[in-house]
Amino acid sequence: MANIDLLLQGADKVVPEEEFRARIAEGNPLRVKLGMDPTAPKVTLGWAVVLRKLRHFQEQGHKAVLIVGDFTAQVGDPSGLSETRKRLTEAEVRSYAANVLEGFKKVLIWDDDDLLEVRYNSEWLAKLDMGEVLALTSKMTLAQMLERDDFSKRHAANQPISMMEFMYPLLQGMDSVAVDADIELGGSDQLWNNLVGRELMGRYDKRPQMVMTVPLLVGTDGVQKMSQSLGNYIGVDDEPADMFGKVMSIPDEAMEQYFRLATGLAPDEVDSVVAGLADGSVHPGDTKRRLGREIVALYHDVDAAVDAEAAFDRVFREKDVPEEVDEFVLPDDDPVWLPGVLKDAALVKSSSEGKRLVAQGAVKINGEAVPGEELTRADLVGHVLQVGKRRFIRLVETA
RNA sequence: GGUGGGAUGCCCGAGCGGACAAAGGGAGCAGACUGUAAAUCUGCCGGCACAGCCUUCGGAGGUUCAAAUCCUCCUCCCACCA
Repeated sequence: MANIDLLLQGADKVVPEEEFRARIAEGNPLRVKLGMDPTAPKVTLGWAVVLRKLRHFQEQGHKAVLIVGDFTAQVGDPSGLSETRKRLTEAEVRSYAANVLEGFKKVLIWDDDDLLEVRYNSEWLAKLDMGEVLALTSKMTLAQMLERDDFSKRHAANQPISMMEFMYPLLQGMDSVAVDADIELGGSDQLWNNLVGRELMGRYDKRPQMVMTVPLLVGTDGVQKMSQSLGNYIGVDDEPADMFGKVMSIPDEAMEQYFRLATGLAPDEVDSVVAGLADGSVHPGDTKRRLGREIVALYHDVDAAVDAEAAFDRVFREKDVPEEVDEFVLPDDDPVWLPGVLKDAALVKSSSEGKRLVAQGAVKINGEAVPGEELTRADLVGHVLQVGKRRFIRLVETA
């Protein structure tokens, strides 16, 4: 089948690739596992990379098996240095899971039971008794655990590694055992974890799963991987204007990666964009705008993309006020003390910050920097109060 | 079980009796500039109607005119030895 090329397109690693080619050539539908711990409520464009890959499999008749890690999320994965992630409550996990699945719907084929199966890992993990847990731990050795790069680095650096962190890959592997995965997808940072699943399946007398990883998308800072805890993410359910703006905020150097991983453009199209940038025949600003439109169109539609770009120009190029601005009712005072208003309107965190921003000329009424902390009501009512470039509020007399 | 080291602001990390709301870096925010919410440069970066006051340096007490800094106990972490 020629479709193998599409499945492999954009993949980082496929282990083992020969087996993969053979299994696809057989033509039987595969069970394609993707695990997700609902520890945060959003689906980011980083997630979308692997989701879009999963969709490719669906489009060729393979079944997406989504594992919602409701059990593992509640235990709380402390991986990532000293961060002792707070334990999530059952209610939080459930609500995050619902949000995340909602985001998944934007990318995956959702209404066909032959192409989608959603499972919660508490179904099997919560039932394990101590004997079974011990049996599980007997299947892996410390040396195998220390093969994982971040474990060995932390161990070498005398940084703590909790026993529970060792359990995590095992539990994820049990998911594969439980659902009889043929192949597991994940970000490239999951390669080792997913290979534990392959290893474990063999030890439980199952046909070991294959593993495919996709590259990680950098966040809007252009340096670290996109993640909600770092705040450098673009969510698939972000509003069009916000989504467009966030794309415009990525460093120029990150554009190629975004074109490749976050848009639907074919690889050769991306190549020509990249070549154009390199020889100066296309403008980087225009290119980033195109990137923004492509991404907004993917998760909203083309009209929304055009509108988002127009709104961006209005605010940032023409330094005008957006068309739609929330209203805020002024307090009764006259004159009005602006730092207090800024705080009450949640444009700033504290009145101290408000004072500083006024002093820095960052607070504007109708585009004019305010001269001091106090203004008369007459100067304010009906006007737009602005902080920085992107925080606006319209002041009104009454609600 | 023993010995030694450590816990500092969103994160990393200096400080080890007064000059500490606490160096430096990162993140964040703002201003200038720009094709941009890129880059770069500059400033800000605990709170309070603020030239003053209040609350912060793991927790609780104590010494002192004065404590992030010294003492006591507690909690947690790390290393080495067993």
